[in-house]
Amino acid sequence: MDTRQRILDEALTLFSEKGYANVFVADIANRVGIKAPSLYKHYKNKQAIFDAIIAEMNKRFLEQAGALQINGADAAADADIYKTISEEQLIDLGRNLFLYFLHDDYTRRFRKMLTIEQFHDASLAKIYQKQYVDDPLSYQGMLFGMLVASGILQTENVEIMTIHFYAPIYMLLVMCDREPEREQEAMKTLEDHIRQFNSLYRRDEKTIRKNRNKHKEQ
Amino acid sequence: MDTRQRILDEALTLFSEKGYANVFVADIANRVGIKAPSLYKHYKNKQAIFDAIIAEMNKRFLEQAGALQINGADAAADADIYKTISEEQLIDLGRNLFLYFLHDDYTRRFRKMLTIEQFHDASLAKIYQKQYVDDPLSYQGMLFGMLVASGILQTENVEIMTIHFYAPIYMLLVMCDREPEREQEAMKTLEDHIRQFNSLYRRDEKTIRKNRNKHKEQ
DNA sequence: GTCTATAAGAAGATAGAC
DNA sequence: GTCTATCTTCTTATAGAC
Repeated sequence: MDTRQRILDEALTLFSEKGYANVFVADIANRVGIKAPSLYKHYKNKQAIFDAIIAEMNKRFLEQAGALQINGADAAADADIYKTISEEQLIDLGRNLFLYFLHDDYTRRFRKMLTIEQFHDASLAKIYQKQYVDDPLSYQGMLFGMLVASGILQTENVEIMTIHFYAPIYMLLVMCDREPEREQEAMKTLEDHIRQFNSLYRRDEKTIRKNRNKHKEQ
Repeated sequence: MDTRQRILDEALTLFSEKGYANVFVADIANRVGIKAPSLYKHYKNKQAIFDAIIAEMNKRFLEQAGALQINGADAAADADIYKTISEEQLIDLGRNLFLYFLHDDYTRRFRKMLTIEQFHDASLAKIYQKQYVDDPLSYQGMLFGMLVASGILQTENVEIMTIHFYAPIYMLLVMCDREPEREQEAMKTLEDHIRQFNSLYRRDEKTIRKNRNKHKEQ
């Protein structure tokens, strides 16, 4: 990785742990293995480093959104995939979403940085909200819309159903950001949550409830 | 209010908006109406102001927890109150919880400050998690336990049911912290969420579903 | 308890050699 | 592109008069 990129990487790590104001240019330079003045050959000042991180993340998010939309556009194919989704597949869906957000290094550091800096300016709050709340709800909502349309799930309000699926995942995620030692507990709760979600929203409730115990054999 | 207390109050306001490191002792003094050096007659240094805020909040939380426990101890009386809880009363319950957390000035500023400072040290993360996640879940869980016991609500897992009730409220709360202009949208979503929660967990689902539309006449 | 003056030190940023 | 030396500014905190 070139120096310019390494500066962003080390800065993001530090910003996500201590916040912008508590990170000194010398700290960043130190981790990169250069002296502070050298860093100014790569970026005009400290703020420019922060801005570059935001810019790079916006770029990554756009790529990601693009990828999601390609899936979403081919609704017929997606509907086929999810037409027979089982409880275990639903759990996998939630677990993958959770673990990706929690363990993807860039996503995790970026979310923590935004958590700390979100009140510093409204544009940062908007980025946080879009990336970790609005967009996941929108994507999951599209998915659940298909599941309702194909008769797997049943609800009068897909939007609320999606919140019932995602809000617990979000709450467990930010819990693990602040208390990483509770990740195992979170995984257990996550699984229980999705089983109960499935039981509440499956079309044929009686059958599902009867099946639930025999599904779980771990 | 005496100067010592006013310093804490203005400091909390500033810390909750800009974070500890971006607030200067002179800013706090300025808002109190004194000069920075005078402030050192009241507190040893800047950190002591922060610590005093945490200490005062811990005191308030203990009082609050005490009050809750008094209610919780008299389970018979509480059970009577909630034995006939209607959908509208459940909505009130959620709305009150939400609005108290969102609008109570001290609670709101303190939560925002902890949001910003939570990664700075593990004890702050623990306070946040206890106050805004674990304790509400524990209190609501106790309540829902009674509702299940008295046959109003139905579930195999009260803990998950409680998360299904509270996690959306939490998610909407932190959304309003960062985007206050979305409060009305949040209130609408909150109400829809609780109606659907009620419909999912009420014992006699068929009756509830039929009643749901006529309840709503606004 | 409040002030003015000021010390002490930290941190961002630049100059200029290599 | 990296370094050392240095400037400048900002911020905490103290000294000592009133």
